[in-house]
Amino acid sequence: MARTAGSHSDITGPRIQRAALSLFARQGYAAVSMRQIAAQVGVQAGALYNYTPDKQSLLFGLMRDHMEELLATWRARAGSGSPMARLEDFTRFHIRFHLTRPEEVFIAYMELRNLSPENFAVIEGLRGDYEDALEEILRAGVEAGVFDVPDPKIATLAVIAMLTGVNTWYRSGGRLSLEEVETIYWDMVRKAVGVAPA
Amino acid sequence: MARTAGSHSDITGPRIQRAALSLFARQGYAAVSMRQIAAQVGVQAGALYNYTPDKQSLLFGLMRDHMEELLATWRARAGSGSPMARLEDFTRFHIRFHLTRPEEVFIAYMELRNLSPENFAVIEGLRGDYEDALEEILRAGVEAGVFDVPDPKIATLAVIAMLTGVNTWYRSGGRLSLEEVETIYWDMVRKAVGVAPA
DNA sequence: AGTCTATATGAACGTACGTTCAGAAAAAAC
DNA sequence: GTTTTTTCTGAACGTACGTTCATATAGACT
Repeated sequence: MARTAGSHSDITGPRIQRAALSLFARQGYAAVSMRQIAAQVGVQAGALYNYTPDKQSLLFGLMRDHMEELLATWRARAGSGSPMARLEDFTRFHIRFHLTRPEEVFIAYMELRNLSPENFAVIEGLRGDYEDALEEILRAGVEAGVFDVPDPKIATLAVIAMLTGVNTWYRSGGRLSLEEVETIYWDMVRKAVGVAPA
Repeated sequence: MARTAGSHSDITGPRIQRAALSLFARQGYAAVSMRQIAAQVGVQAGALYNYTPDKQSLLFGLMRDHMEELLATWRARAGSGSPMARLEDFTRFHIRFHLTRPEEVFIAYMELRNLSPENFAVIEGLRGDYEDALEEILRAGVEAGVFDVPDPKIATLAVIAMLTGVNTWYRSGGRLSLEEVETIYWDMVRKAVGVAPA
């Protein structure tokens, strides 16, 4: 029986997901056709509709799965140490998670405007949940007197923007290891939100 | 005489440029048709080709003009004070310039992959020139002992990513003025690249 | 008024799109 | 080995795309 149910819990064939992922990342959602995705899987275009109701659900599924895995992985890892230790852990986690999934990250940032309004709201909600995790750490650090940020919400967005920026230049096999990149960025984050030097 | 020459110095009608700018920013290059742009100008699609050789040149012209204005404006403003003063000036300039041109900035970041290889190289070159301006400031500060960054190139990219991130959340008329935003980010930049507190 | 030049129209060209569906093929169940 | 279920093909539908061009319009110059 062909699958035609609502989009939220659809299971799309993994090979189709992977094909869509790499094509959307390389060419952009609007520039990729269902026939291209089908060709990459080795099938005719019509066959895709046994696994996904439409092209939009394919995009939404990729983004939702990525954001949910990001959140679940962080929540499973987040500890209850000092704000400083939790911030370091968040920083290293964020860089490592994002650098190991460059295609998913690229799509999650670039294709937001190609989501339907309802799907957009879902992804934005998940993104907000993730931002809240960092904001809570910063607020705890301010309360404890170890961080000095005038506006934790803005500092959250600034830190995340800085960290996610790694994806625009890092190439594995380059002159810096993942560990070194983590440490360089952690130095900057620590100083940026820490109590002022002078 | 219709304009059909090479793309570099074409002058595209300003009304067409503005229409393309707002449509590309809102829907993305691939999702906007020449007929939509023409409709926004109040003309039939064929008339656009009196002003631009093709759709690609329209995109490239927008991005090139934006990057060249960014560079020219900075170069006209950049002073020769202390590294700290120059960094503060760069920070405030970058935020102000980008926040007052949200559509151009959005396109310049999101539509890179829709440029032809030759056009992409041009835009990347201009972006590199701009990054070099900040990197030079950081290197001067390291040499003077007022900045502490292990890798000026990476610090450059990190700072620019952080600053450009403002565009994702700032809305004029919100609770923070442009001046306040500048100051908050300058605090973080100054601390992030400054000599360590402890 | 008449000529020339710049700009616009509107139809057309060939191609590609997302999606549907009857029927063929293949796999699973018995 | 036959039936039943699942999956795929291949053609088709209607629509839209970027671009071209013969023709019409309108303004500028003499």
